[in-house]
Amino acid sequence: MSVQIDTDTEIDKEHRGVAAVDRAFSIIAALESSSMPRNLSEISRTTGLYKSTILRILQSLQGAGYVVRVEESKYALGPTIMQLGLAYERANPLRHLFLPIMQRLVDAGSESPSFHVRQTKDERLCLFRLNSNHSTLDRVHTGDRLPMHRGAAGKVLLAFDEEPADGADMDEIRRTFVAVSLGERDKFCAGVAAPVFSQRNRLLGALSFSGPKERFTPPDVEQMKVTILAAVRELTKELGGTFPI
Amino acid sequence: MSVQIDTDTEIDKEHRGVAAVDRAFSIIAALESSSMPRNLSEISRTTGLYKSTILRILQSLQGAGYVVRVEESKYALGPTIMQLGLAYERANPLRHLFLPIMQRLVDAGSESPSFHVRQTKDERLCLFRLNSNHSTLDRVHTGDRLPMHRGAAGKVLLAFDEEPADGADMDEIRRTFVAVSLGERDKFCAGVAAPVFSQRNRLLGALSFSGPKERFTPPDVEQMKVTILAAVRELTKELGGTFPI
DNA sequence: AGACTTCGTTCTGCTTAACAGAACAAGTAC
DNA sequence: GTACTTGTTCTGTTAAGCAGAACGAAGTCT
Repeated sequence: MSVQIDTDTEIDKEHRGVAAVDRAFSIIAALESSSMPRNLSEISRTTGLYKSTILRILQSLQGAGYVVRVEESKYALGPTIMQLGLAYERANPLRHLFLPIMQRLVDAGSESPSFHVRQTKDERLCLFRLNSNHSTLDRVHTGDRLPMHRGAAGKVLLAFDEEPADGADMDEIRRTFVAVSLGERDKFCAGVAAPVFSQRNRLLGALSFSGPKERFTPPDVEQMKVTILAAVRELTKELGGTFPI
Repeated sequence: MSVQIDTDTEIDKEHRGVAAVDRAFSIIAALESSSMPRNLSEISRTTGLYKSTILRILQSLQGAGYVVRVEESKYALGPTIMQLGLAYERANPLRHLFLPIMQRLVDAGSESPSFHVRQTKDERLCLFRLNSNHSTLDRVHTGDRLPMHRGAAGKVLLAFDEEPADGADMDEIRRTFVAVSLGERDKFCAGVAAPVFSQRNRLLGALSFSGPKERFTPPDVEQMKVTILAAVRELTKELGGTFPI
């Protein structure tokens, strides 16, 4: 039996953090989504917050350097963002593991490899992306946010999440450890994806090959499945995990 | 006469943001300063916050992807940090202006150029750094935090701040638009710095040459002053400002 | 010139968010 | 068995911080 739950209550129940901190992040997100500095009223419209509320939070954001005030009345991401980005890169060894293996796949003629992690309930984040050596590419970049419910990598993340999704297609992915999507995220593109695990079989993310659909014939896809499973086994082993098959 | 002011009150008076947001940033800073994931008790010791307070804020930080929980009980910077870092780079055109000009200086045989901005009251942040072609270098990297009150770049930032610092040495910097430091930040290093302005003569940051002290003889320093003033004039012009001299 | 709209800034009463701190269970070391 | 440290949960109290109004300045339109 399905119980009707108010969305706010549901979000509040499953994630009881600190509202003011959430508001601060929504302000940062508003600035992130615009490549131009934004003024107070634009931030208010984007976030739905009152200007006085925003101003007070901006005091903290500016004080910590997350946001800077430019042109007297506009706001933009500040130098602390860059600082944190560099700290993240320094602390995050994944790129040193993933990029050499992804480069080797490219050198061997693969489609464009990407690595994705779950970002929110409905979105995934492309952490790493290399372009293949083929003459045509699908348009995905490091840092892109992509839908969870469409695309091979999204399906993999859903299938192996801590709370795995239900469904016959999800069961099939869990059985074969591979997902295929033909024209889901974009009708001209296709992808093959498989999970990367870390210690204790915990899902780290999804490695995928993607590119223009015409290069994903059934024999191509079968070969990609073999190649990507070998790669995710190697990555999982390097990460201290044991790939389940 | 010096008036004794409680630091907390002073900070609170000059920066009345949102305490919970400030706490969240102190947690992020605790994670940033460690290259290894940290557990709850370490974060508590570093920030001085209670564990229950930290846990609640971590709910928000994890929910937004700023922090991830790893190894069951440790916390690290999360993928949103990377995402924001990339957004900052995309939105920030400065690097496309500064790096070519800095590279040209290096090619012409300059000491290592860096660009610094004020980060907090007492610290500056190195936004860009290129190494010179000389055989010895001083150890400064992009992303480093450095003291405001020592080093040529720090002096420049203080001299031309919106609320400029007092003092005869500050007056001299404001007159000549150049600061020199010999062995201040580090006894083996020296630097020459000058301000970069943007529109409306607003200080953007400080460009500096720095390196081992033995290459900063009086004739060297005089030549560097000429070179760096030419560079900051060019940068300021490109930024829509007019260099005052 | 006047009216109108939109902006940034400041202020304040009220409500509940969120904090401080305790309590508890589990794991580790001696 | 005892002591210590950890992560987790709970709750009474208080003041943090929010919603919303008010204000002055600037820009636009007629």
